[in-house]
Amino acid sequence: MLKIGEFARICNVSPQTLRYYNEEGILCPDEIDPDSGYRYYSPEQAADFRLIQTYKEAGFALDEIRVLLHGDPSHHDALMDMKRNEISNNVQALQNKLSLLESLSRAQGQRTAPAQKKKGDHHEN
Amino acid sequence: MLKIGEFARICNVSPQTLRYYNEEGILCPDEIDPDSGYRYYSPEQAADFRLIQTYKEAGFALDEIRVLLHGDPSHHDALMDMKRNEISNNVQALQNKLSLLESLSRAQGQRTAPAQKKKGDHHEN
DNA sequence: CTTGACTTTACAGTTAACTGTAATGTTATA
DNA sequence: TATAACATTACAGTTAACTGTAAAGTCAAG
Repeated sequence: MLKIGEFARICNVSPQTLRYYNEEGILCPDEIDPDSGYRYYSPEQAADFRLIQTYKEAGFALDEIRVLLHGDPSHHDALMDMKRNEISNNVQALQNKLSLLESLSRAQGQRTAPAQKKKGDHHEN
Repeated sequence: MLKIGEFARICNVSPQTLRYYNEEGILCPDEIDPDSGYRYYSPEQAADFRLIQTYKEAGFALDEIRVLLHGDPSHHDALMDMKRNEISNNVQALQNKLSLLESLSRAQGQRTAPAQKKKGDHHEN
Protein backbone atom coordinates (compact mmCIF):
# COMPACT_ATOMS: atom_id res chain seq x y z
CA MET A 1 0.00 0.00 0.00
CA LEU A 2 1.21 3.43 -0.94
CA LYS A 3 0.79 6.71 0.84
CA ILE A 4 -0.70 9.50 -1.21
CA GLY A 5 2.67 11.10 -1.97
CA GLU A 6 4.20 7.92 -3.34
CA PHE A 7 1.13 7.09 -5.37
CA ALA A 8 1.07 10.66 -6.66
CA ARG A 9 4.67 10.33 -7.82
CA ILE A 10 3.86 7.11 -9.64
CA CYS A 11 0.87 8.72 -11.34
CA ASN A 12 2.74 11.93 -12.02
CA VAL A 13 0.07 14.03 -10.39
CA SER A 14 -0.21 16.13 -7.24
CA PRO A 15 -1.49 14.76 -3.93
CA GLN A 16 -4.07 17.56 -3.94
CA THR A 17 -5.51 16.24 -7.17
CA LEU A 18 -5.76 12.76 -5.68
CA ARG A 19 -7.54 14.12 -2.61
CA TYR A 20 -9.87 16.00 -4.92
CA TYR A 21 -10.60 12.83 -6.91
CA ASN A 22 -11.31 11.09 -3.63
CA GLU A 23 -13.76 13.78 -2.51
CA GLU A 24 -15.42 13.73 -5.91
CA GLY A 25 -15.76 9.95 -5.87
CA ILE A 26 -13.61 9.56 -8.98
CA LEU A 27 -10.72 7.55 -7.57
CA CYS A 28 -10.89 6.49 -3.92
CA PRO A 29 -7.99 4.93 -2.04
CA ASP A 30 -8.25 1.21 -1.44
CA GLU A 31 -7.93 1.87 2.26
CA ILE A 32 -8.16 4.75 4.68
CA ASP A 33 -6.70 4.40 8.18
CA PRO A 34 -9.66 5.23 10.41
CA ASP A 35 -7.38 6.66 13.12
CA SER A 36 -5.11 8.93 11.12
CA GLY A 37 -7.28 9.46 8.05
CA TYR A 38 -4.25 8.61 5.90
CA ARG A 39 -5.15 7.42 2.40
CA TYR A 40 -3.52 4.20 1.17
CA TYR A 41 -3.51 3.27 -2.51
CA SER A 42 -2.67 -0.09 -4.04
CA PRO A 43 -0.19 -0.11 -6.95
CA GLU A 44 -2.95 -1.55 -9.17
CA GLN A 45 -4.88 1.67 -8.76
CA ALA A 46 -2.34 3.35 -11.02
CA ALA A 47 -4.12 1.63 -13.92
CA ASP A 48 -7.41 3.18 -12.76
CA PHE A 49 -5.74 6.55 -12.74
CA ARG A 50 -4.44 5.99 -16.26
CA LEU A 51 -7.94 5.18 -17.46
CA ILE A 52 -9.22 8.37 -15.88
CA GLN A 53 -6.50 10.29 -17.67
CA THR A 54 -7.44 8.71 -20.96
CA TYR A 55 -11.08 9.64 -20.51
CA LYS A 56 -10.00 13.17 -19.74
CA GLU A 57 -7.89 13.27 -22.87
CA ALA A 58 -10.95 12.15 -24.79
CA GLY A 59 -12.77 15.21 -23.49
CA PHE A 60 -14.88 13.80 -20.67
CA ALA A 61 -15.56 15.89 -17.59
CA LEU A 62 -15.04 14.37 -14.15
CA ASP A 63 -18.80 14.10 -13.61
CA GLU A 64 -19.03 12.04 -16.78
CA ILE A 65 -15.99 9.96 -15.89
CA ARG A 66 -17.60 9.10 -12.59
CA VAL A 67 -20.54 7.66 -14.51
CA LEU A 68 -18.25 5.81 -16.93
CA LEU A 69 -16.33 4.25 -14.06
CA HIS A 70 -18.94 3.64 -11.40
CA GLY A 71 -22.30 4.15 -13.06
CA ASP A 72 -24.58 1.88 -15.02
CA PRO A 73 -22.52 0.39 -17.89
CA SER A 74 -25.59 0.52 -20.12
CA HIS A 75 -25.16 4.31 -20.19
CA HIS A 76 -21.68 3.90 -21.58
CA ASP A 77 -22.55 3.92 -25.28
CA ALA A 78 -24.94 6.83 -24.92
CA LEU A 79 -22.27 8.85 -23.14
CA MET A 80 -19.77 8.07 -25.87
CA ASP A 81 -22.21 9.13 -28.58
CA MET A 82 -23.13 12.27 -26.70
CA LYS A 83 -19.51 13.21 -26.31
CA ARG A 84 -18.72 12.53 -29.94
CA ASN A 85 -21.58 14.81 -30.92
CA GLU A 86 -20.52 17.49 -28.49
CA ILE A 87 -16.97 17.51 -29.80
CA SER A 88 -18.09 17.48 -33.43
CA ASN A 89 -20.25 20.50 -32.70
CA ASN A 90 -17.32 22.23 -31.05
CA VAL A 91 -15.15 21.51 -34.08
CA GLN A 92 -17.83 22.98 -36.32
CA ALA A 93 -18.14 26.05 -34.09
CA LEU A 94 -14.39 26.61 -34.20
CA GLN A 95 -14.33 26.24 -37.96
CA ASN A 96 -17.05 28.88 -38.16
CA LYS A 97 -14.87 31.15 -36.05
CA LEU A 98 -11.98 30.48 -38.43
CA SER A 99 -13.94 31.53 -41.47
CA LEU A 100 -15.30 34.59 -39.69
CA LEU A 101 -11.69 35.44 -38.82
CA GLU A 102 -10.74 35.10 -42.46
CA SER A 103 -13.45 37.51 -43.52
CA LEU A 104 -12.41 39.96 -40.80
CA SER A 105 -8.81 39.73 -42.03
CA ARG A 106 -9.92 40.43 -45.57
CA ALA A 107 -12.00 43.41 -44.44
CA GLN A 108 -9.02 44.73 -42.49
CA GLY A 109 -6.71 44.16 -45.44
CA GLN A 110 -8.98 46.21 -47.62
CA ARG A 111 -8.92 49.13 -45.20
CA THR A 112 -5.14 49.21 -44.72
CA ALA A 113 -4.29 48.59 -48.41
CA PRO A 114 -7.31 50.05 -50.13
CA ALA A 115 -8.25 50.91 -53.66
CA GLN A 116 -6.19 48.28 -55.45
CA LYS A 117 -7.98 49.57 -58.47
CA LYS A 118 -7.99 47.45 -61.60
CA LYS A 119 -9.77 47.66 -64.87
CA GLY A 120 -13.36 46.72 -64.21
CA ASP A 121 -13.56 47.87 -60.58
CA HIS A 122 -16.27 50.38 -59.82
CA HIS A 123 -17.52 52.49 -56.93
CA GLU A 124 -15.87 50.55 -54.07
CA ASN A 125 -15.87 52.29 -50.61
CA MET B 1 -28.75 59.96 -26.02
CA LEU B 2 -30.03 56.70 -24.60
CA LYS B 3 -30.16 55.50 -21.05
CA ILE B 4 -28.55 52.14 -20.44
CA GLY B 5 -31.84 50.24 -20.51
CA GLU B 6 -32.88 51.60 -23.88
CA PHE B 7 -29.45 51.03 -25.38
CA ALA B 8 -29.44 47.52 -23.93
CA ARG B 9 -32.76 46.78 -25.61
CA ILE B 10 -31.42 48.02 -28.93
CA CYS B 11 -28.32 45.85 -28.60
CA ASN B 12 -30.28 42.93 -27.26
CA VAL B 13 -28.05 42.61 -24.22
CA SER B 14 -28.45 43.15 -20.49
CA PRO B 15 -27.65 46.47 -18.78
CA GLN B 16 -25.30 44.54 -16.48
CA THR B 17 -23.24 43.46 -19.45
CA LEU B 18 -23.01 47.06 -20.66
CA ARG B 19 -21.88 48.20 -17.21
CA TYR B 20 -19.32 45.42 -17.26
CA TYR B 21 -18.07 46.49 -20.69
CA ASN B 22 -17.80 50.01 -19.34
CA GLU B 23 -15.74 48.91 -16.31
CA GLU B 24 -13.55 46.78 -18.54
CA GLY B 25 -12.97 49.65 -20.97
CA ILE B 26 -14.53 47.73 -23.85
CA LEU B 27 -17.47 49.98 -24.65
CA CYS B 28 -17.84 53.19 -22.69
CA PRO B 29 -20.91 55.42 -22.85
CA ASP B 30 -20.49 58.61 -24.85
CA GLU B 31 -21.47 60.55 -21.78
CA ILE B 32 -21.84 60.05 -18.05
CA ASP B 33 -23.82 62.56 -16.00
CA PRO B 34 -21.32 63.61 -13.34
CA ASP B 35 -24.09 64.24 -10.79
CA SER B 36 -26.16 61.08 -11.12
CA GLY B 37 -23.59 58.75 -12.62
CA TYR B 38 -26.16 57.78 -15.27
CA ARG B 39 -24.62 56.37 -18.43
CA TYR B 40 -25.79 57.83 -21.76
CA TYR B 41 -25.10 56.06 -25.04
CA SER B 42 -25.46 57.48 -28.54
CA PRO B 43 -27.39 55.41 -31.09
CA GLU B 44 -24.23 55.19 -33.19
CA GLN B 45 -22.60 53.16 -30.41
CA ALA B 46 -24.85 50.28 -31.38
CA ALA B 47 -22.48 49.72 -34.31
CA ASP B 48 -19.56 49.55 -31.90
CA PHE B 49 -21.43 46.97 -29.92
CA ARG B 50 -22.07 44.95 -33.08
CA LEU B 51 -18.37 44.97 -33.88
CA ILE B 52 -17.58 43.74 -30.39
CA GLN B 53 -20.10 40.95 -30.87
CA THR B 54 -18.50 40.00 -34.16
CA TYR B 55 -15.06 39.84 -32.59
CA LYS B 56 -16.50 37.67 -29.86
CA GLU B 57 -18.04 35.35 -32.43
CA ALA B 58 -14.63 35.11 -34.05
CA GLY B 59 -13.27 33.83 -30.75
CA PHE B 60 -11.57 36.89 -29.29
CA ALA B 61 -11.57 37.43 -25.54
CA LEU B 62 -12.57 40.81 -24.15
CA ASP B 63 -8.95 41.63 -23.29
CA GLU B 64 -8.05 41.05 -26.91
CA ILE B 65 -11.04 42.98 -28.19
CA ARG B 66 -9.96 45.93 -26.09
CA VAL B 67 -6.65 45.92 -27.94
CA LEU B 68 -8.35 45.52 -31.31
CA LEU B 69 -10.63 48.47 -30.60
CA HIS B 70 -8.47 50.86 -28.63
CA GLY B 71 -4.90 49.61 -28.92
CA ASP B 72 -2.18 50.14 -31.47
CA PRO B 73 -3.62 49.18 -34.88
CA SER B 74 -0.22 47.82 -35.87
CA HIS B 75 -0.89 44.93 -33.48
CA HIS B 76 -4.03 44.09 -35.36
CA ASP B 77 -2.57 41.65 -37.89
CA ALA B 78 -0.47 39.87 -35.28
CA LEU B 79 -3.54 39.39 -33.10
CA MET B 80 -5.48 38.00 -36.02
CA ASP B 81 -2.70 35.57 -36.87
CA MET B 82 -2.32 34.54 -33.25
CA LYS B 83 -6.01 33.87 -32.96
CA ARG B 84 -6.13 31.90 -36.18
CA ASN B 85 -3.29 29.75 -34.89
CA GLU B 86 -4.94 29.31 -31.53
CA ILE B 87 -8.20 28.20 -33.07
CA SER B 88 -6.48 25.88 -35.53
CA ASN B 89 -4.70 24.26 -32.63
CA ASN B 90 -7.97 23.88 -30.76
CA VAL B 91 -9.54 22.26 -33.80
CA GLN B 92 -6.61 19.85 -34.00
CA ALA B 93 -6.90 19.08 -30.27
CA LEU B 94 -10.60 18.34 -30.62
CA GLN B 95 -9.98 16.10 -33.60
CA ASN B 96 -7.44 14.19 -31.52
CA LYS B 97 -10.11 13.76 -28.85
CA LEU B 98 -12.49 12.49 -31.50
CA SER B 99 -10.10 9.81 -32.68
CA LEU B 100 -9.28 8.82 -29.12
CA LEU B 101 -13.03 8.53 -28.54
CA GLU B 102 -13.32 6.29 -31.57
CA SER B 103 -10.63 3.98 -30.28
CA LEU B 104 -12.28 3.89 -26.86
CA SER B 105 -15.59 3.03 -28.52
CA ARG B 106 -13.94 0.23 -30.46
CA ALA B 107 -12.31 -1.12 -27.30
CA GLN B 108 -15.64 -1.04 -25.53
CA GLY B 109 -17.40 -2.65 -28.48
CA GLN B 110 -14.93 -5.51 -28.39
CA ARG B 111 -15.65 -6.15 -24.73
CA THR B 112 -19.43 -6.15 -25.06
CA ALA B 113 -19.57 -8.09 -28.37
CA PRO B 114 -16.38 -10.12 -28.33
CA ALA B 115 -14.93 -12.95 -30.32
CA GLN B 116 -16.47 -12.22 -33.71
CA LYS B 117 -14.33 -15.11 -34.83
CA LYS B 118 -13.69 -15.57 -38.53
CA LYS B 119 -11.46 -17.79 -40.55
CA GLY B 120 -7.93 -16.53 -40.14
CA ASP B 121 -8.38 -14.94 -36.69
CA HIS B 122 -5.99 -16.17 -34.05
CA HIS B 123 -5.46 -15.79 -30.33
CA GLU B 124 -7.42 -12.56 -29.79
CA ASN B 125 -8.15 -11.56 -26.15
C1' DC C 1 -44.79 65.78 -4.93
C1' DT C 2 -45.70 61.16 -5.26
C1' DT C 3 -45.18 57.01 -7.59
C1' DG C 4 -43.13 53.54 -10.48
C1' DA C 5 -39.74 52.47 -13.44
C1' DC C 6 -35.27 52.99 -13.90
C1' DT C 7 -30.38 53.63 -12.46
C1' DT C 8 -26.31 53.66 -9.44
C1' DT C 9 -22.46 51.12 -6.68
C1' DA C 10 -20.67 47.30 -4.41
C1' DC C 11 -20.18 42.82 -3.85
C1' DA C 12 -21.34 37.74 -3.88
C1' DG C 13 -22.13 33.81 -6.89
C1' DT C 14 -21.59 30.95 -11.18
C1' DT C 15 -18.48 26.95 -13.69
C1' DA C 16 -14.56 23.20 -13.57
C1' DA C 17 -10.81 21.34 -11.93
C1' DC C 18 -7.90 22.13 -9.58
C1' DT C 19 -3.88 25.04 -6.61
C1' DG C 20 -2.29 27.25 -2.46
C1' DT C 21 -2.19 27.99 2.43
C1' DA C 22 -2.58 27.46 7.41
C1' DA C 23 -2.98 25.00 11.40
C1' DT C 24 -2.40 20.69 13.05
C1' DG C 25 -1.59 15.59 13.29
C1' DT C 26 1.31 11.18 11.86
C1' DT C 27 5.08 8.29 10.50
C1' DA C 28 9.66 6.69 10.06
C1' DT C 29 14.27 7.12 11.18
C1' DA C 30 18.37 8.23 14.02
C1' DT D 1 12.23 10.84 21.81
C1' DA D 2 13.32 14.36 18.69
C1' DT D 3 13.02 15.53 14.14
C1' DA D 4 12.13 15.72 9.14
C1' DA D 5 9.14 14.58 5.94
C1' DC D 6 4.98 13.56 5.26
C1' DA D 7 -0.22 13.62 6.00
C1' DT D 8 -4.83 15.56 7.46
C1' DT D 9 -8.94 19.07 7.08
C1' DA D 10 -10.84 23.33 5.86
C1' DC D 11 -11.12 26.95 3.19
C1' DA D 12 -9.68 30.78 -0.01
C1' DG D 13 -8.15 31.74 -4.67
C1' DT D 14 -7.74 30.96 -9.79
C1' DT D 15 -10.11 32.01 -14.82
C1' DA D 16 -13.73 34.58 -17.92
C1' DA D 17 -17.56 36.83 -18.64
C1' DC D 18 -20.89 37.61 -16.91
C1' DT D 19 -25.54 37.19 -13.49
C1' DG D 20 -27.93 38.24 -9.29
C1' DT D 21 -28.86 40.95 -5.23
C1' DA D 22 -29.34 44.75 -1.95
C1' DA D 23 -29.54 49.36 -0.61
C1' DA D 24 -29.95 53.66 -2.20
C1' DG D 25 -30.42 57.40 -5.58
C1' DT D 26 -32.78 59.47 -10.08
C1' DC D 27 -36.00 60.42 -13.65
C1' DA D 28 -40.53 61.15 -15.96
C1' DA D 29 -45.37 61.38 -15.74
C1' DG D 30 -49.50 62.80 -13.68
